[in-house]
Amino acid sequence: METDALDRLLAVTQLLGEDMNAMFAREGLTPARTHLLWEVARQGPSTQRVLADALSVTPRNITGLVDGLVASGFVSREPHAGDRRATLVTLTPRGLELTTQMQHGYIDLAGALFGDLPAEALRSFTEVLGTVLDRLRIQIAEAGQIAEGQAAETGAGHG
Amino acid sequence: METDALDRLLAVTQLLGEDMNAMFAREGLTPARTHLLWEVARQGPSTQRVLADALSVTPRNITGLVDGLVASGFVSREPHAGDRRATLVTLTPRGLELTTQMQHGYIDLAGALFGDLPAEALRSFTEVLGTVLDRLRIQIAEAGQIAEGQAAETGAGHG
DNA sequence: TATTGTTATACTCTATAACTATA
DNA sequence: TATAGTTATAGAGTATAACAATA
Repeated sequence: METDALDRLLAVTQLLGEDMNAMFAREGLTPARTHLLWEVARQGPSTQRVLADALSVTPRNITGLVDGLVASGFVSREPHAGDRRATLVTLTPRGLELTTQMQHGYIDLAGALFGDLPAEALRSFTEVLGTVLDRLRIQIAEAGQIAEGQAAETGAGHG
Repeated sequence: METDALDRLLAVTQLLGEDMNAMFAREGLTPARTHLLWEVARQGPSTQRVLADALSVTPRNITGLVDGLVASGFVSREPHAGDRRATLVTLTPRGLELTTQMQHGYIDLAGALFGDLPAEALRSFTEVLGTVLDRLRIQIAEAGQIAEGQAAETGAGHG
């Protein structure tokens, strides 16, 4: 019975992760570039260093993603007033238009998914999901420690 | 309020999709190879053609993934009795051991996440999640159609 | 000396196209 | 002629390491 809920959660995961990206994947937009674009839309003009930290990715990676977004006209590299090493990745009008569309789509989706659910169902859903999220974090942290322990134990034992 | 639930769902998505993979990412296992290994564990010895369909990926891709799993000793290519063109991707003892561990981990995780939740909370969670999943499928299908329509309309309009 | 962003290089995952061996 | 799997090639996304310009 427990695995039924987890199976469904995994299925939602699949759909959100893959098909939502496919939804916007046109005109040179890829998942990673969309992610970066979304971050710039949320935070405003940002240095590549800041974006690297935000996306948990190396600065070298940001160079490539920004190159792609510049080529397709969604962002531009602007000089950083006060630090001539840095560049500010900035939305172009076209980038602003697209991210605005995406925000509307996001809100519409949330409304369509949850808008007409019974208030009580929505509340318990949100509540339980929060609990699940917390537990999941603990589980993953523990599993990571176990995995590290096993790797240390068996590291030289079965080549 | 609706977006709060969606935000949490997205966060769970992140954790399940990325960190669960990281949990097993050692000894040459990558997400895609783990996915293939999991499929072989579920379905038994399978031809690469069948695996390509199961993973929604090209046969060429399966070649590379199986190469990796053979190199790290989790599967072997066995001849197909009755079709000398085909090979049967088969778990080695080591592959069987790992996938068994993974299954236990999966069940343990489900138990740890949902096992001691109040029965009513678990029931409503499962129920609402099922509804959400169905709606999400409809939403994505519609959004895809809208996106196609927009692409057709604006295709030659704003280069 | 430290930091920002780049070039150089490599690996994984994915795709299409052309090809070989079998069916 | 069709199918199973391969080689050849290409592109996205990721990483480390070495380097230039600037702080």
